[in-house]
Amino acid sequence: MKKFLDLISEEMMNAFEAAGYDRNLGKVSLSNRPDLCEYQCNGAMAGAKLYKKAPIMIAKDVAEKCGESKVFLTVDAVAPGFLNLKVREDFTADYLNEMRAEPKFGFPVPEKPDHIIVDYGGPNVAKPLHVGHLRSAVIGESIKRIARYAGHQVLGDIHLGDWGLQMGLIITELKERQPELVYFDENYEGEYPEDAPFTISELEEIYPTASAKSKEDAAYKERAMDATFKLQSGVRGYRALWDQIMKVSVTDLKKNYENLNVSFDLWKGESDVHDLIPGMVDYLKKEGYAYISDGALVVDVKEETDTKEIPPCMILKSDGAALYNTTDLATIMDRMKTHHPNRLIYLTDKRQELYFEQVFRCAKKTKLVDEDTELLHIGFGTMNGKDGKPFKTREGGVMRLENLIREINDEMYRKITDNRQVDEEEARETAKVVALSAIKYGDLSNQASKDYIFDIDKFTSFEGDTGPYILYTIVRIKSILNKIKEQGGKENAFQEKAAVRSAGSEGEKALMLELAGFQAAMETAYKETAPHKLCAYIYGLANAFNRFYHETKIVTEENEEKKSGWVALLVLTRDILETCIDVLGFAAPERM
RNA sequence: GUGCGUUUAGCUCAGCUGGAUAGAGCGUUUGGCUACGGACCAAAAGGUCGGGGGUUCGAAUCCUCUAACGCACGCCA
Repeated sequence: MKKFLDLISEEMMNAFEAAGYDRNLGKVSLSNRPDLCEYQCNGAMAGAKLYKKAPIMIAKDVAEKCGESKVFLTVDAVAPGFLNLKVREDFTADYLNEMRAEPKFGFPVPEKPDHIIVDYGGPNVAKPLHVGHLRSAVIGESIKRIARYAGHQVLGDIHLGDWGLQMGLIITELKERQPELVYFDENYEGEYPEDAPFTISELEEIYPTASAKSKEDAAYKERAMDATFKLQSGVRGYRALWDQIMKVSVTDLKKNYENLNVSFDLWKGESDVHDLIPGMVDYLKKEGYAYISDGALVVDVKEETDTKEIPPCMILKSDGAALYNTTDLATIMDRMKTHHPNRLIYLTDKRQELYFEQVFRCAKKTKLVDEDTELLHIGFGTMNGKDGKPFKTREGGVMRLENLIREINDEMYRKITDNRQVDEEEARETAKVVALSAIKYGDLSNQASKDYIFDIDKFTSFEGDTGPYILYTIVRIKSILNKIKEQGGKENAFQEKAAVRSAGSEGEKALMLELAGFQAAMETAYKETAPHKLCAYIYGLANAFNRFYHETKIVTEENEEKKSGWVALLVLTRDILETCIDVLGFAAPERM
């Protein structure tokens, strides 16, 4: 299905052509003077120079050609040369009915779907998730879902940090505490136990302890590095113990991400490409891309157009060890081989921008990816507290994600149960759902690249531009529809035959035009990887609905035809809102 | 030092890639409750778009200079 705005533009372009002007001038945009018109076309002013003619004259010529339009109700040429447009109400109603009949409301299926991998999340094994992991998960999940909705093939990869010194530290500390474990017995040849010798909470405590010890005790650090080496060289007991650490940690991570309504298709990590690194390094050397500089193996990634010095991309440290670049490049190589994506999207803190620029250039230059593979880094800003400084606990420490979520759940529970009687269990469940909308909408409604202030009071508010307000609107629609359903009898019958009718009020018309803009909003969100634009769209839609709701008594309407038309409109509004919040990564309850 | 980013109403943010009177929310003020859910709606006040210069019929948007803040600049990730 074509976009609503495109249909209108086409009509206007035809008018330009009919009046003897370039049809490309006929592009229509949303009005920025809603008091005057719904849509506008500024082509007459752009054409003034071209035709050496006063813009108002051109506008008048064009307006004349719109006389008997199936699209426009009015076309006014006004000084200095604007074309102010109002759309016929039956045209809009027909469009909405078509949307209702089509899958995905008529959102077109791409001719050649992109094959995308989104790399987000990026937690470290055996370390708890903290607030710093929130944005990557929330934005990444949404970008993945938007792309999927737009008809593309998308895989989400968590890209675990599961291979470095941290693992050696944990193993060392475990050995310190439980030297008798069979994992440390070099002569042991039997099966290793099925159950892990630690719980997730122990694991989370072990890492910081070990990390602190290694900073003070050189011998301890030595042992940790040795353990890392043994693990990476495949010592059996160490590998088995690593498997246990992974198992316990990943189980816990899955649970935590599930609470965020975030899921990954691939649980790959740094360890997965360990064996690929030597081959890749050989390749880079053999092809002459990599050379030794200051003892380290690097690939130059400078380009002539650079306005600043871009340092080379480092492949191996001077001690021969791999580093982040190495695993990232190997991962790219691996992904190309296994999944053949034409688009790779990375979500990390924006401070890594230069780093990714280097890696991407290196991957292209060394032909680890095809020329037409798009490598995209989306760098997001910091989540700050109300004081404008990075978000911390009251004590000034790093806040665990779990605690943050619990805090917001509790706050939401308090609001829901305030001054009313509700079933405890249901209220808890509802609080969770609404709290998630608060967190996610609060994040996603801001531009990803900017820092933003995480203001619990603001986000959990049911008023204004918030997640709960959107949910409230949806729940309200559901409530009305249920009520009509309960009325039963013949009224249910006409629901099925219901069709959106021409608008009977300004508010209804505004709602209908908002609905007609769905496709454009979703498309923009995909093309610009900009979830915040989808947020802006549903906020506008929710506002339009609430205005309409307020001026229209639906349930008690006697005219059945009118009522059925409204039911159709309500169903469409609900479905579009729910579709949008679903791609944003949250959901609405039945009641709240 | 070099490069990148940010600067819009008291606060938090939009601004459809050059158009009309720069928009929302919160907060403030005012009006609307026998709830199709008032967790809402309607309205008012509030801005020389960091500053200077330029391009243009027309600039928050493009160019240039400048200020403040933030970030990044080979063996961390």
